[in-house]
Amino acid sequence: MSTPSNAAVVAALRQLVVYTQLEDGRSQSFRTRAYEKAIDAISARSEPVAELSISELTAIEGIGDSTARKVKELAANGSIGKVDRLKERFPPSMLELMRIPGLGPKTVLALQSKLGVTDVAGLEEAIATEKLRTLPGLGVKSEQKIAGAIELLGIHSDERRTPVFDAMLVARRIIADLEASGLAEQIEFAGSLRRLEETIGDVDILVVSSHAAGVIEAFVSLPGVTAVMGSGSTKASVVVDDTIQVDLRVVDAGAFGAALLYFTGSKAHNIELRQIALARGLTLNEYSLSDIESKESVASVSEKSIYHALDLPWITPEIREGIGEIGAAREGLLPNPLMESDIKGDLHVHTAWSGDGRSSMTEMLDAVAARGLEYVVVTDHAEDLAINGLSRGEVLEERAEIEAQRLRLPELTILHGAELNIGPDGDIDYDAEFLSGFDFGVASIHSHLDLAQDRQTHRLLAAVANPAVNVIGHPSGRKIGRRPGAVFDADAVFSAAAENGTAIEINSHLQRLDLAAPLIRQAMTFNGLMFSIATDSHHTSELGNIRWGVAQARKGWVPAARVLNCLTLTEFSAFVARKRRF
DNA sequence: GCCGTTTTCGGCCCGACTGTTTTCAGTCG
Repeated sequence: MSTPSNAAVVAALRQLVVYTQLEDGRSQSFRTRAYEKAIDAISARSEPVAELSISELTAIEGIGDSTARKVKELAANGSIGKVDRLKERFPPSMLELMRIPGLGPKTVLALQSKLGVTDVAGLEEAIATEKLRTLPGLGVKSEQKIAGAIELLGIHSDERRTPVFDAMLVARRIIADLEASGLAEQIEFAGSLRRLEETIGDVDILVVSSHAAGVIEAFVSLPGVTAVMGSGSTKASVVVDDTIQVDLRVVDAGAFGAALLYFTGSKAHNIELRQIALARGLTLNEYSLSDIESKESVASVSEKSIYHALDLPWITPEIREGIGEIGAAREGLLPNPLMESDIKGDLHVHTAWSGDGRSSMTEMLDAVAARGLEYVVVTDHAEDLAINGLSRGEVLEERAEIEAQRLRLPELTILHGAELNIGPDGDIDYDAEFLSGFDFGVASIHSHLDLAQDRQTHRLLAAVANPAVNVIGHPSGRKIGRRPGAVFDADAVFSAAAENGTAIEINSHLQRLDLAAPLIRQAMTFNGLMFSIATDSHHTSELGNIRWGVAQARKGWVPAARVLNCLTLTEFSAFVARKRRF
């Protein structure tokens, strides 16, 4: 039997959580919380955890002996015994019932025991025959609400999480519309979006305003709102475009930091902070950090003030996963958060010379200069990409234009590079002599993403060793929620990259965010391995995507010292020169 | 089920909204 992937382990543990909620008859038992913590811990790792030994597993924070054995059980038998046993008591269709918003373990158990209902069809029948309202605590309104929720089934389930790119579009649209209302003093997105998770359940938006009622009213009637799930005096939930839930919370300016912290999560991170607060006689909620005895507020205005009051440095949202970042912060092991202002150059930029480039060279370089960057590499596609790539003749013409641009923009150092295509066997465009004419090379895979792992690894290793290649661009080729990336032996590729002086790209586009964060953390363990945080812009409007690449690097705990384009021009040039020996 | 700068046993975060309750249970985040 092949080793279950981490995704498979996580899926099995998620099932275990829901079955255990049914067994316990409540959604928050200490057991289910422990399972959820283990899920978070496994999700953040890149190596297949099913291959680890029991002792290696229990060394991971959040995984104890019991969960470790369940993981090994899954690897050996293909299933977890406890889940198999619970399936006898609770048919799998009850899991589907648990996914319906508004139905929790208590209600689902009552459905089974009082009405014999264990699936969605039975529930619909019970609603149609007005039997649901006979259950204690449920009435006509509950019946209607659940009937409506069944229609929305799928929207809130794990299977229907939204890729971060799409969720960000919705968030920015809602924020712009709310800004136009003029009632908000400040608006921020929070939740998993602010933590830059790859997929988003609900979009969370935080508004500072002294006119909460007006903001809520404006929010629930925004264009695109197709359902209102709930609406109170300070919070409301709606469904936008029939596809994604957006939660809004309105707070006073004085509580902004506490609210942002609370609303950003993760839940596990917040629980840990609250435990630390309690140990100091303090209590933390979404309004403030305050003294338990005197009730006096200690900190609330900014996140930073709250962390400081708990003797912690400000922890960047992207790593608030409750998987050890607080302990690391306490021991001073967290890197200083990488900031956009640390970026000195963009090493992967296209112009109209590429078939898919949509801004002219002049427009692109002006935009780069306007962003205050010191250097840039123009990396148009190369000849192997038939439609978008440049022929040798065009490369030479482009080089001449770059010469002219250098005279026009003396403050900006412009390198002539190329985005080379890594073929299925690891070969790249042109020949060694022609390649030596470039100042810089990014090599990326654009096709054959489904090769077997050993071929994929061989392919990348060949590119890593090529003297014309300074960076491996979007290393997996994935598009979040649209296509999985190539699977390769990451240890082998990172080790070779560190040895050869080939940097690994962190692609800033929200559809890519490639490398994935767990792989970045894995790559961080290879001394000397450098990252390139690049936008891969095809239009000037995409240069701003660098903020997402920087955030992705933070998610991987990358310090500025490990980022090639955070180096000074002199250091950067030296790093490049060491590799380009033909 | 997990974990240890009070603990190998005994703790384990906090509040809003809803619907059904006349004071609260269930759900959600």
